[in-house]
Amino acid sequence: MANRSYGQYCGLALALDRIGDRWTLLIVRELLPGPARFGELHQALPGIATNLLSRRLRDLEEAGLLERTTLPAPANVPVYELTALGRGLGPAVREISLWGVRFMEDAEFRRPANPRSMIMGMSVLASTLPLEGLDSTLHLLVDGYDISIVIDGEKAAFSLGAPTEPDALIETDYEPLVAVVNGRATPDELIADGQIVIGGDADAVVSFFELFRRARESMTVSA
Amino acid sequence: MANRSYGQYCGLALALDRIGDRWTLLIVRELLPGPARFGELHQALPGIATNLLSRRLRDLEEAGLLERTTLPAPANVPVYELTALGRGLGPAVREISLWGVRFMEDAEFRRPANPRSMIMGMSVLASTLPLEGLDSTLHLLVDGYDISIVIDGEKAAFSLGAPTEPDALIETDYEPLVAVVNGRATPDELIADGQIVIGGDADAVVSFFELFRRARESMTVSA
DNA sequence: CGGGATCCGTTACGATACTG
DNA sequence: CAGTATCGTAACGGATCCCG
Repeated sequence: MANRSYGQYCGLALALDRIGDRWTLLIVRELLPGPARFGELHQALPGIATNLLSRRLRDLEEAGLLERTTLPAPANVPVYELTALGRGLGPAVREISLWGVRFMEDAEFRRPANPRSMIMGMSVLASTLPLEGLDSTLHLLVDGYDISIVIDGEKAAFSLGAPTEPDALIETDYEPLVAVVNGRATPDELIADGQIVIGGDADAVVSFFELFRRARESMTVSA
Repeated sequence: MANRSYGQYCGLALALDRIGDRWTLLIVRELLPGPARFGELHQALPGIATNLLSRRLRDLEEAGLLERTTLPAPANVPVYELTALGRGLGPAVREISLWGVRFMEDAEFRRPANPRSMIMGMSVLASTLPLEGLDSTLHLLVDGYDISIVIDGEKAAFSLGAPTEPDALIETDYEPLVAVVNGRATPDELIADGQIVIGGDADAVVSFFELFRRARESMTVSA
């Protein structure tokens, strides 16, 4: 389809001529937080064939959405990095994701392919609402991956890696976390039976779960 | 692909499982302004095969994005209409289009498939900027299609059909209009050689072209 | 005539194997 | 590790035919 254009003089059609192929937008998603290597992309995209991945990367490079560069020494490894044009897809990816998160509830459970997609999912949810009254720095440890969450009363920032001075630590696995985020389980019951282990400031922990309770609330209204 | 799921627990992937197929999002675009018949869709989508269109419509119906209904008497014709879930794609379609309009400049010229896509393109462009100081109601007659544009100092509203009390009339064809919107030609020169014919309040006409000049300006900055 | 369904050649995708 | 090559399968595209 990369070569199979819709031939329509329309912003949407011209965009889809470039990003409408299967896998393409997921590749962009993986690259949005920063450059990645071929192997990382292959691992993050469940079951994409290597030939297809390399073809998509070449198409995206020709379309000017990404560049194949080499990390500075001593790394010296080839990576794929979005150009300004590619990064410009951020808002579009966000809106599509926001529309899509409502299906997570009904989806037969699957674990996120990687912590990045988990971060993106939570960010997208959190970005929909004001966060007055919530203020804390959290260390989320999901299935061994460190995630840092900084809520500053206005917005919540999610990133890979452990925060320096967390108010609280939340240690759990994908499944219970997703259940809570979706509202299929309450934090209290999962904490009680040990599926979620918390430490540090109890109020900070509460504010984390409160965030997603609000997000769900605002979604059911607008949907 | 409708059945070929990415299997990723991620908002973007779940969304693309539903709208990632070829043609699907263009069908949604056509239905966003209102219900349409099978034949209208077939005509609006350049060269989609009828079997593919009917399959997409069935998939979209099963996914709950649209409904097949019958217009009230005396029309009594079957139409396809977006559900609330389908209309929820509006912001996503808008963001993708906004990313895509930048390619209209370089695209080898093609005429819009239909006035609706032209309206969407102009709406998307106009929605990016504040419109202080611009205030007018315009009757745009493009290639025989009536388009109404109401600019109220805050936003510009585009719709099919002629306005009741236009301040001005702009009569032209797709090509010169697109050239002006893209900045490849100035309104003055096209008015001078008769490719654009104007009538009514000259200030209102100027405000229309000024709108797109501002839109282009804001795009080159943010891009 | 509008609204599809059927058939068939072509293209894209997916899995595995293989190479620099 | 980072891809390329090969090949079977599924989806797409165009035309034609069917049915109310």
